[in-house]
This record gives sequence, C-alpha cells and structure tokens, in this order.
Amino acid sequence: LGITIKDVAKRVGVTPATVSMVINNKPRISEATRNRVLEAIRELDYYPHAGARNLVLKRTSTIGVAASFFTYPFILEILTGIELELRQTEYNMVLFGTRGLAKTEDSVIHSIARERKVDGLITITLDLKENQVEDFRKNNLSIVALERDYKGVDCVVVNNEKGAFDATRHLAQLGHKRIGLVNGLVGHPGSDERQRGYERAILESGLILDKAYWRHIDNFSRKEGFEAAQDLMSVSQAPTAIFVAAGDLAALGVIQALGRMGKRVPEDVSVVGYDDIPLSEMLEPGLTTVRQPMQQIGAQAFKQLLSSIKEGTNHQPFKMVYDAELIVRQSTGPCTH
Amino acid sequence: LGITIKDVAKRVGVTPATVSMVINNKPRISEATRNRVLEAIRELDYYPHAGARNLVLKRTSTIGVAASFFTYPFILEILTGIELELRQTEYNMVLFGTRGLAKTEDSVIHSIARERKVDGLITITLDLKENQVEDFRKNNLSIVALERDYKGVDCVVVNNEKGAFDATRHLAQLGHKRIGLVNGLVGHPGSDERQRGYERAILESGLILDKAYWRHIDNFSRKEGFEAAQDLMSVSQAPTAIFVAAGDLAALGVIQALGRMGKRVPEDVSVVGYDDIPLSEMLEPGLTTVRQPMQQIGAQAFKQLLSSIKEGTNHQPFKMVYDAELIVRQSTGPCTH
DNA sequence: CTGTTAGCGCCTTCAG
DNA sequence: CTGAAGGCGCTAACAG
Repeated sequence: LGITIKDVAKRVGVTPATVSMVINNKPRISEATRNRVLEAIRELDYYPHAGARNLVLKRTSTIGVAASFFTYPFILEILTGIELELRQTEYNMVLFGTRGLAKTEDSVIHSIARERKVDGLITITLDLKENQVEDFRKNNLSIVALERDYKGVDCVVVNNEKGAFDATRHLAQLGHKRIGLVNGLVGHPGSDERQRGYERAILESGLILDKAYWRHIDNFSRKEGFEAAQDLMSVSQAPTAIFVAAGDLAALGVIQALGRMGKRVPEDVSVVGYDDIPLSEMLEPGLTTVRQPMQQIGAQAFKQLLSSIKEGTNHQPFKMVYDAELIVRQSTGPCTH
Repeated sequence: LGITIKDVAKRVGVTPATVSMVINNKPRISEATRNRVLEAIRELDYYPHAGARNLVLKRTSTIGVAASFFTYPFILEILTGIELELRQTEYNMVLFGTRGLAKTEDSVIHSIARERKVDGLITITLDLKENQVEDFRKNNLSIVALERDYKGVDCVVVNNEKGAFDATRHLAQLGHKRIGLVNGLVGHPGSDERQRGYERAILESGLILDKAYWRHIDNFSRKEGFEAAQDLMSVSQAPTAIFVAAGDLAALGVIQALGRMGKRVPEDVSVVGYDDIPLSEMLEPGLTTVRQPMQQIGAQAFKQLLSSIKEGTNHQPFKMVYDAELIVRQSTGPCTH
C-alpha cells in the first residue's frame, strides 16, 4: 500500500539509484534499461513520494501566501494571479490567514520561517517586523512583500500616490470644490500614500485642504464606509464628491448611505472608489474607481519569488511598481451646485 | 544554517532520541534532562523540520481543497469555514484549482492521490469519477465531498430540493402565477435537485409547469444571469417572478437586466436568488435568497475529514445534510398583475 | 553505464 | 531513564 522506488527497482532488477536517475532524466542511462524502468513505473503506477524527495533536495516545492483575510476581493484577485503562474510550475501554495491579529501573525510568520514548510512566502498587505524579515533571511527563505515596501525585501507595489492623485483631480476637473476623503488609518503605508496624492491634487487644483472632509476607517468594509458617509454628509457645507480611497467595498457602503439619505449618485454626489474589484463594474451605477492590476501583481510576485528561490536570497532587492489606473464609470459626474 | 535535533542534543549532551522524546512529550524522561533540553531548544530557537517528521510519521499534516475556481463567493465562504477549524489544529491547507477543465481536473486529482502531498482532500462541487475515488481508497487517503453525494464517500450536502421548494412556494404565496426559473445545467446533481423542488412547489401551488419559463446556465455568472433574464422577459406572457436557482451572482445579473428593461424589483418582477453570498444583503434592494450555511459546511467537512484521517478510510460512509433556509429581503413582493 | 554507500532530519524499537 | 541502531523514500557522490 504505497509503492516506492524500491518496488520499481526490484521489479526491473536494478537499484533504486538507477530508477531515480530515470525519473530525473539524468543522462547516463542506456535506452534499454531506461525503457524497462519506464515500463515498470507504468505497470506499477508508481509516483515518487513528494515529501521524501523534498527532504533530500532541501526544498518543499511549496510557497506560502500570508494575508490577514482571504475573503476580501482585492486579496482574492491577487491570489488568482499567483495561482495562474503557479499552475505552470510544480509548486503548490498554502495559505496562512492571520485574521488581523498581531499575535497570530507573529507566531504564524515565525513558524513558517522555522518549520520550513515552504520555500518562500508572499505577504499581502502585512506589516512585517524587522526580526521577522531577519528570521527569513537567516533561514535562507525568500520573501516577496505585496503592497508594502520594506528595505532589503523584494516587493511589488502600486503607485498609490498617483492613483489617488488622478482620482481626486478627476473630481476637481468635474467642478467639485468640496471633495470628501474616506481613507484607511493614518500611519498605514498605503493609506498615507493615497492621502498625499489626494492632498496634492486638491492643492494643484486650487482648492483648499479641510480636515472636516476626511474620515479614516480600519477594515475597508462596506459597513464602515456606510457610517463614514453618514458622518461626512452631516457637516455643514457637505461635500459634493467623495473619494473612497479605502476600497470599493467601502465605496459601496458610501453609495448606499447616500441613497438612504435621499442623495442620488452621481447627480447629487459623485463617488470614486479604489481597487476595481469585480463587483465594481456590476453595480448600478458602475463605480468610477482606481484600478490596481491585481492579477498582474500576483503573477509578478510569484515570478519574482521563484527567481529569488532559485538564485538565493542574496540578491539586490527587487522592486516592481505598477501604475494604478483611473477607470471612469457612471458614479461620477459634473458638480451641480 | 538550519539547526537540527542533533544540534540540540549535542548542546545538552544527550542523543537525538532523547530530544525527540521531549519534543513529543513521551513520558520516560527525567524532569531534569527534560528541562535542560527545553532550555536548549529555546536558546537555539529550534523548530522540528516538518518535512522530516512527516516522512517518518507517514503523514503530511496537510489537507487539500479542490474546486474549479476559488473566486466564486460561495466557494470562498466554504473555504473560510474550513480555515476556521483548521486553525485550531496543526494542519495546513493547500488549494487545487481545476479551472473547470476536465483534463486538468483528472490529472490534478490523480497526482494528489499519488504523490501523497496531503493526508486528505475536500472537494467542492467537483464531479469525481469512479476510478478517482478508487485511487484515493487504494492509497488510504481520506476524502470528503461537498455538494455531491457519491456512494461510499463521506459527504456534506444541502437539502437543495427543499431550498428550491421553499423559494418557489414563497413566490407562489405572494400571488405569482408565472414563475421563471434560471437554473444550472440539466444533469448536474445540485441543479436537478433544485429543479425538482421548484417543480413540486409549482404543482402543489396549483400552478402549471411551463418550460418556456426555464433557462439553464453554465457558470453561475452574473453575465449569464443577465442574458437569461433578457431572454426570459421577451416571451409572451412574461413571468412576474424569477427564481434564480443558479446562485446570487446570476440573480444580480437578472436584476440588472430587469433594470435595463425598465422593470422595477420587486414592484414589477420579484427575484429570489440562491446561496446568500455576502453581497446579497449589501444590494439595494436586499436580495431574497436561499441561504446555504456555507461556513458550517466547510467546518463540518474539515472535522469529518480529520476523523476520517485518524480512524482510517474503512468506516461507514458519513453523510451530513444541512437544511437550506429562505431569507426574505426586499427583492420579492406581492404580484401586482 | 550501473551499483554501492551515505545521508537528508526525524522517530521508534530495543537494549542497557 | 537514556543511548544505539535502524529506517521512512529518495538522491548525490563515488566507485566499479
């Protein structure tokens, strides 16, 4: 029950080593024995034991993908991109969900590094600590960070500053003067970049920065977006447009809150989202948003990880920056006030 | 670079065997040496090499999850349920996406069975062939099928017949006489069950079955739902209600098509979906739909797989049936015709 | 061209 | 209570 290389060897009358060489296409095997081995393999329906092979080869043919949650569409799209590339190789992927808990994240990352269950790791929107990066380096494990730019770590990121700038300028060009912002928490790398893009666009458009129009949310959820919009629209001189830098799901919440308040999109208030998740084009009105090339990011990350695994972890840190692209749909229109 | 059990042993002045016993909490070790070993482990920050351990223990501590696509929300929710349980254990999970291609599905399943990279497999909405099941059995690998009921295979399913019945009867009770059906392809187990539930409700409500009101789609996608609705509403005596048994995403497509045609939901046409994906309650109007307890299904599947792995594959086939539950929201209303 | 030997890192007898 | 020996299934060197 579970046939091994020995069984094959015995059947053909050679040693396991010979069979091994046939399997791995090593040259110095005569056609004759090669064929006999191949035949025996077929007859016995033999498959090499992946684990045993990995042990001696000192690799696992597995990569890890770590993220806080895998249910957010943005993460899923990246996952899809990874999988598309992965499928071309002999690699498998195992998922590590940290559930947003710092503790589990710490222990998860640490045990990944030490138990050597994977050859490399892709992190998505995860805040690595210095010593965690060090853990990986010590163990010669490759790592690629997505949406985060650590010094000395390979990464694939999006130009968030430009994406946010384009979105905000788009609203300004439509004549909006009071442009609200729903963003992630202050201090988070991606959020801060988007904040800068927003501010630059506001200033370059000759408008004034007003914190009263800014809201910060934690989980990029629809619910938070809903609440932020309610809050935002209750200030005197409410905004006529809202840039929801905290993702399309939150933007959906904003739109729903506006609807609940009797405001129409885009006639009364324009809304721009961020990410361009599949849902966004399904909505009515279609959501104007900043597209991140998520599948490409995932695919690129995997390619980079692979080459890092092959070439070892002592290479120049690799950094790939993708441009975010403004996709104009029906949720934005000229200012009517 | 990569410290092993030997390093620990050497440091303490014992043999690897002793260290191994400490790690695995075997009894016959004196407190004194146990503590010294434990301390050395901490000092050296030693972690057992998962692969090596698995090799000798003849297990992988990994389960596989196979599905055609992981981007469909329904599948994701199940995945979340699995992960919730998995996290309590030492198991990891690796994903196998078959992309809906019969060929890749075949080879993927076969190699999973033979390379023994996993201790067991959960399949989601996958059509296993007789010989594939046999492959697993031969290798003593556990398997749990979700949304499919194979003889001799553990499974977790939903009572689709009842779910579809409830949904259809709900529409009939609202006074609808012409109730359209958008379902999966004929011959697929789940779709056929839903078809039966629909037909039974129609007949028990004193209505008549009319194939002109049925459409069948392949991928449960929004796009297909959109097209099906356009098609369905163009027949003479168009339906006043549509039961979209082919999932909530397709139901969204139906609603959008209706909107494009100037029909209002639920005033002109009522719509019921299937699954209750997270999106469904976010929509306006909220989607009336048949909820499948997806996370529970996933969690239950994992528990069952675990016990099957422990107890061996020679047990009475386990079968768990969950009830689907009708969730009434705002997309259904009384017939006004 | 093929067999022999050794070892990947760990665990489980079996002695002592 | 602990050390020694053997082996999980495979591959890489070195002989022959």
